[in-house]
Amino acid sequence: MPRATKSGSAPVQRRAGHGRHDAGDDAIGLDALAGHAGYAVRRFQIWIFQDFIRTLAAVDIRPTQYSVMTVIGANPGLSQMAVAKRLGIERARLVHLLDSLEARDLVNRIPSATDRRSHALHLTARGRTALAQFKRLAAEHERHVAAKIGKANREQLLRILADFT
Amino acid sequence: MPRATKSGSAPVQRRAGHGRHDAGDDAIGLDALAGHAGYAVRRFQIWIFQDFIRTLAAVDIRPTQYSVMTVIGANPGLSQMAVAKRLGIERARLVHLLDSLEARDLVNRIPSATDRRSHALHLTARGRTALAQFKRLAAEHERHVAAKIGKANREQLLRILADFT
DNA sequence: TATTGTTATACTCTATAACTATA
DNA sequence: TATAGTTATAGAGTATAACAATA
Repeated sequence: MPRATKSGSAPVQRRAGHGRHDAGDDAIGLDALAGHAGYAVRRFQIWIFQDFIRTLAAVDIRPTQYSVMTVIGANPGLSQMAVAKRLGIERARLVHLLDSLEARDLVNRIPSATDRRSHALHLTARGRTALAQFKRLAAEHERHVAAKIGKANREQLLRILADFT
Repeated sequence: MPRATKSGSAPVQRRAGHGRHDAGDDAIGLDALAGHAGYAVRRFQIWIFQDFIRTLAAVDIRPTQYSVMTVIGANPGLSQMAVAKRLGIERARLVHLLDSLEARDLVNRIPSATDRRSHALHLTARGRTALAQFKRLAAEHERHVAAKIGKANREQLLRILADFT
């Protein structure tokens, strides 16, 4: 049978499947979408986050939680505002993120000595030990990225996007 | 030199501000985060989407809506499942996306002739005209991206991430 | 007056599960 | 029994606004 792929007009460019999507998807053209960096970047970002979440599933840490703990670990005593601004997180959202990290005894909110409105953020002893493990797992995830797009391409990507960090 | 990063010590590397973040942020080190492609990709993706939304604000079209209309326009008659799979959107979510596009008379759900469970998706006449305009605005957005990271870098990026489209 | 942390609301998006009508 | 579309729910993430305590 002719395999009318559902539409009247025949789809073109039947490439050999790479297994990226389900069989048959290769026949569906992206048109203008193929020329948009944002589309590729979005799909890539989703892949990266899914791999990160999978790789750190055993320790139940998501990308945002990891970024918050890493920045606090490297800059102990920061205020919530400072962390929120540095990472581009809404300060309202950071409240809940810190609530959950504090409930797990990974982070401490200590009253600031100089400004009674603000909290100085620190990792707990447990948080420091845990973060070391998270970093090892995150490095493993990063090797997955390199394996996926190639080592040189990954480094090229980091250079191109250095201004966004 | 020892340069203890990581903890206990004062943040270093006071670079001249680029205006990327608020003044002072440059003093806050990212530590391991700087080596993670996912972090840079995420920040970049957020920037891109914000610029896209801003550039197409006059026509009230968001990135996902644009991707759906573009794929339907290039492949008229596709089923909802086919569109969802191709773009990596949950089919449950696509229902609402199409509801809003149909309410704006941009897209039509036509009962499939061969399978009474499925709908054949088409742009309306109004949708085709509108999409042409959306594409012109999206091209303008794409020039913003090129201006932001450089023309050559944007093309390099598209090559590196071609497998994710 | 402005800022820090907080609470609250709304909307987008991801991830599921379950239901219906078909196949 | 499997699939297409739909409905519903839960959680992450984004974007706001407003409030209390403090500067």
